[in-house]
Amino acid sequence: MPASAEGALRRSLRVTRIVNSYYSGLDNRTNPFNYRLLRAGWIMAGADYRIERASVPGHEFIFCLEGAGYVRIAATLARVEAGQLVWLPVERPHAHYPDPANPWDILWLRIESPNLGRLATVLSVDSDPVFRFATPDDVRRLFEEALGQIQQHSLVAAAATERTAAGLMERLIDSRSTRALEPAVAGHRGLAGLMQEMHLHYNDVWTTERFAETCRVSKSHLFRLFKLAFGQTPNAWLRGYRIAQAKRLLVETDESIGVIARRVGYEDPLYFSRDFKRVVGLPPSRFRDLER
DNA sequence: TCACTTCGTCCACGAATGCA
DNA sequence: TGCATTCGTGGACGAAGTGA
Repeated sequence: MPASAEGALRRSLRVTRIVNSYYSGLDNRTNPFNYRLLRAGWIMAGADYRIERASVPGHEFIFCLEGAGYVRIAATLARVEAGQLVWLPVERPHAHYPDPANPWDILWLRIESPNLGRLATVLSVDSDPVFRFATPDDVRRLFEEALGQIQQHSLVAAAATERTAAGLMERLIDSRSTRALEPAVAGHRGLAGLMQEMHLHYNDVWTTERFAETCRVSKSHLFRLFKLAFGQTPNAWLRGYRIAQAKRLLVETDESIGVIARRVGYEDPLYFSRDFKRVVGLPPSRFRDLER
C-alpha cells in the first residue's frame, strides 16, 4: 500500500484529538490594533468530527496540514486539501468537516477586523473560499506564529499578531493577484484595473464597451485577454460573481427576489430568476427555503 | 473584420399566495 | 371571492461573443 494511502487509512480510524485550543486574553478595549486574534487551535480530526454553527463573531481561517475536508458557507460547498487554506466568514451559517476517507489535520485562527468583510468581497471569498499557494509552508509558519502569540496575553504579542495577520492577508491577496495568471497577461495593468472595477461595481450596468474602455484595450483583444486569464468571458465572470452575491443576500436578508435581483445588477428580476435557476439548479425562492 | 451563434432584455401570460 | 403582488415560463429581437 502506498504511504499516502496508508496515512489516510490510519487517519480515518482515529478519534478526534484537539491538540491546542486557545482564547485571546485581550478584548476590544485592551487591544488597540486593527486585527484581533480571537481564537486559535490545532485539530487532528477523526472521521466523524463536524462543526456546524449559525453565527460566531469574526472570520475563520483554516489551514489544512494533511488529509482533506469540506467547508460550507451559505450555498458554497468546497473541498480543501493539504497545503490549502479556506476563509470562512463565520458570522453567517457555516459548517466544516473532514473527508471521512482521509480526515484532515488543521491549524485554525479566528480573527476580527473591521476591514475583513470588504477584503473578503474583493477576493471573491463567497464564490471561491479556498486559497492555493506556491509555497504553503510560508502560510503554515504564519499560523504557528499566531498560535504562539495568542498564548501570551500581552500588548507586545498583540502587536506581533498585527504583523502576522497582515502577512496572512498579503499572501491571500498575492495568491489571487495577476502574478498568478498566464505569462501573457501577468502584470497587465488594464486587466488588473478591470478586475478591481468589476469587484467594486459588479451591480452597475456593464457593456462590452465599458469592459474594453476600463481595460484600455479593443473589444476583440479584451475577449482574448480575459479568456486567457480566466477561461471565460467578462460577462460570464460577472454573472458568476453576481449569482454568488445573490445567494448570500437570499440567505442573509428577507428582501424580495426582485429587490435582490436589482441589488446584484440584474435590471430584469424575471431574467435573474431564469439565470439563477440555470446556474444553481433551483429557483431563488426554493433556494432560500432550503438554505434556511 | 465580419458572418454566424449565443446571450440578455423585454413583453405577455399564467400560477401561487396573501389580504380585505 | 376578487384584487394585488410575486414569481416562473416562453417567444421575439437586438446586443454580445466567437471563430475564421
